[in-house]
Amino acid sequence: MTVSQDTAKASVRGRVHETFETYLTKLGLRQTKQRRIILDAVMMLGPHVDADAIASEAKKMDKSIGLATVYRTLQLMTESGVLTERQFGKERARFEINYPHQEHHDHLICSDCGAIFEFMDPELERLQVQIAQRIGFQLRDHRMELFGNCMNKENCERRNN
Amino acid sequence: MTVSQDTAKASVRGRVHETFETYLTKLGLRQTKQRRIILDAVMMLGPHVDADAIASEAKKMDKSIGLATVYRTLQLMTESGVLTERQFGKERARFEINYPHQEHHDHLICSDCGAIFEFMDPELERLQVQIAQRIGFQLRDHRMELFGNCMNKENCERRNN
DNA sequence: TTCGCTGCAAAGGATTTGCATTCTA
DNA sequence: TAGAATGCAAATCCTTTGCAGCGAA
Repeated sequence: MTVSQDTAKASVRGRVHETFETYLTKLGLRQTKQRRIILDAVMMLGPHVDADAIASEAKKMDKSIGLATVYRTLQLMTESGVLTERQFGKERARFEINYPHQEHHDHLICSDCGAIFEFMDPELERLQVQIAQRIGFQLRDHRMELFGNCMNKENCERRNN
Repeated sequence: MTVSQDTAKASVRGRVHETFETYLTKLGLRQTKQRRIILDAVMMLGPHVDADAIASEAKKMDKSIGLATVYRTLQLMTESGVLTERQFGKERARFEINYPHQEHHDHLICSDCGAIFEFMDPELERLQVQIAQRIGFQLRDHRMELFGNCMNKENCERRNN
């Protein structure tokens, strides 16, 4: 990765922090070391991580951070819009950052290795609006999950053991 | 409802029982009063009911039926294919009968009143296969949920209090 | 008569909450 | 300095499991 790519990434992350901090200020809430660390942890880990993994990552920066704080903070960040909480079946909740200008997307989940792929399909977006209209529904949000087997055998085997 | 409609319904229900009993026999498992009652309870209640509601309904026929038996039985029925288990967000699991010849369907959920509507869209079915192929995924199953507000204000208000 | 099935109570896992203490604004 | 935020432990909620007795085949 080049220096300019690093810089770009850092500035995007900065913008996520800003968004969250603006939200906190607007509500008279406080910025804390824990909140900054937890947000960094989520960005570090990438999409579809659960509270436990985030807590472990956060503890690397500050061992004293508790799981309850992580849960409370993730909820707050979800309310602020910087995070999206996802529920895949009965699994524990997973979280992902809403980076600025990022489009809505859905997921494919491999039944073998648990790998999660993201996809975005404009026709699908259009179709769901159409379906909602047909039924007399004012659409707010949607979720689509495809389950199957990814073709990446190597990847599947690596993850399975 | 006419007599012939009643009769038709009763015979469809009988077929669901048969399917389940065949499954039990094949695995060397036993037919019990509790299992018959629980299956009747689910059919009585209609789609999208949770274990608690099913247990209450079952207790009307036999007060001694325990929640653990209901959970164990619902799991068995799901494995047999006569039931489908659904997970809407973080809610408790819901169950619905797979009546013979019934097609796959998806759901719209009203954010105001919690009402759940079913829909089936052939174009959607086609589209998801196409998306899976594009990504190199062998599709096994899918789930789509639309969230929004139903236009049935009266219904919403009735349910909300 | 054999096991599978049951009800009960206890255990489980993920998430939330109460509370005394700490820290931000 | 007020009151929001934290860490810890205890509490919740839904679901599963262990076990001794019961019942279907």
